[in-house]
Amino acid sequence: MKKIKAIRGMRDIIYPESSKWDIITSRAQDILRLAGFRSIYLPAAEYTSLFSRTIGEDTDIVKKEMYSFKDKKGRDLTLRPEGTAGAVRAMIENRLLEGRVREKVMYTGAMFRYEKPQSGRYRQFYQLGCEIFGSSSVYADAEITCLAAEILDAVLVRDYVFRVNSIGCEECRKNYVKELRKFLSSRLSRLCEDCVRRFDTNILRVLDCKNSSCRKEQDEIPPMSQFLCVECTDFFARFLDITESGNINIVKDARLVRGLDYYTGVVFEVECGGDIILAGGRYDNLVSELGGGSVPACGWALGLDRVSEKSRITVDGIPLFYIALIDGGEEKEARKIAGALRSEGIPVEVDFEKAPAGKKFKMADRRGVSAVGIIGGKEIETSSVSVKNMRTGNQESFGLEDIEGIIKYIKC
RNA sequence: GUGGGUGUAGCUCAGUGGCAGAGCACCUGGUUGUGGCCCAGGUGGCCGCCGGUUCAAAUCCGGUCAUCCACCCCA
Repeated sequence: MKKIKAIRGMRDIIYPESSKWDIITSRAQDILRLAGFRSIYLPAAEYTSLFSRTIGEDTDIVKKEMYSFKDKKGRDLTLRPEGTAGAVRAMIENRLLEGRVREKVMYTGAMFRYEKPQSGRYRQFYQLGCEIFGSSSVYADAEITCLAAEILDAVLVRDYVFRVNSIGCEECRKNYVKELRKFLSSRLSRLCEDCVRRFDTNILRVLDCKNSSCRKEQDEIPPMSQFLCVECTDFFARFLDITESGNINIVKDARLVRGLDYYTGVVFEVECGGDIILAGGRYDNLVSELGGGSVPACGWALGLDRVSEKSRITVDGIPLFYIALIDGGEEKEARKIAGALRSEGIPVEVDFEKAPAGKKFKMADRRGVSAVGIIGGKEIETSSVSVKNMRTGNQESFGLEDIEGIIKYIKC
């Protein structure tokens, strides 16, 4: 029979990697919870139009990377390629953004993009994100930035750098786009094919084109910072001021425009060893674009797959206490000790299988346990349990009730 | 979407036209109530798949699929 394998670009996260993910997720969630964020759980699929409208028709994500399909009623659905659009839709739909509100939410889950898999890139990948709704204060941008850094530190990611830019509000962008069009119209012949198209559809993206000929032109392009309005200039300056006074490694990058169209104002991404592991920014128009009134917002998402790869967290095998039954019929005693040890926080596994003692020890050894409790005929007679410390190889006998003694022995 | 590398035992790989291999892992025994170390033995393969060339193909040719890497893009 042909073996069925996981589909291309999708993988199983198994231990010890999965244990590492548990730790990273819970540390990140703890930090966000302490900052007032609450969890929401969102659908993995949405109507396709939610993404095409918010992310942008001319983005790679929408044009060629979406897992889109028709359901049995012919509805156009898409497995979410990112989390923000769905989060905003949910906030509006559940009427959480009405009136003067301040909502802080976090989410985690699988995202899907039909890309060619390579290192650090999967078709199903996991994000953990947070969003602040209802604040137009620069302190909101600064806070999520600092929280991102705090989380990366907490999960032992080293040598990362925040790249930040401001792509301005609608007004400044309108002016800038006009200037850009004027400037580039005479140079179209020197741009790549994609950028010629972008000239009409999404001219800002010419700024971060990686094509070498476009690169040359980019240096000549007047930077966006010259066209930001007074408010946006001031906002960005204050953002830099606040974040730079923290201990964050942060650099300005005038070319940073992000691959999703809904951003306004401050945008940032975190690079670590050449990979983008976290990204986000402000999106003051997204809520209203989805019919939710004028609610400013900002947020970010980190890629769990990539963060885990950079994280230096190491996971030890769980130090188990392994109870081996030798002659059979000692199940009652074994379960009693197991229960008592577990309530003291010691993970205990009881091996009820019938097998020679040598096998049991071999099993225990493979599971990486720190101690084995042996209960057989001899122990039953004396109401005791023999405990072998697998690290030292020593063995000692304890009374069945002597939980404290057992714990002390296996811990030394 | 574009370009490149690699597919042989569970894993890492050797084998470049002539009997399918090694190390590690696994199983059994040495040790029937004691793991690791050691020793002896053993299981395990449509050589990714389909076709072609040949007396003969893991080996050469064509295709295909998978996988890894890079680009584009992105978390």
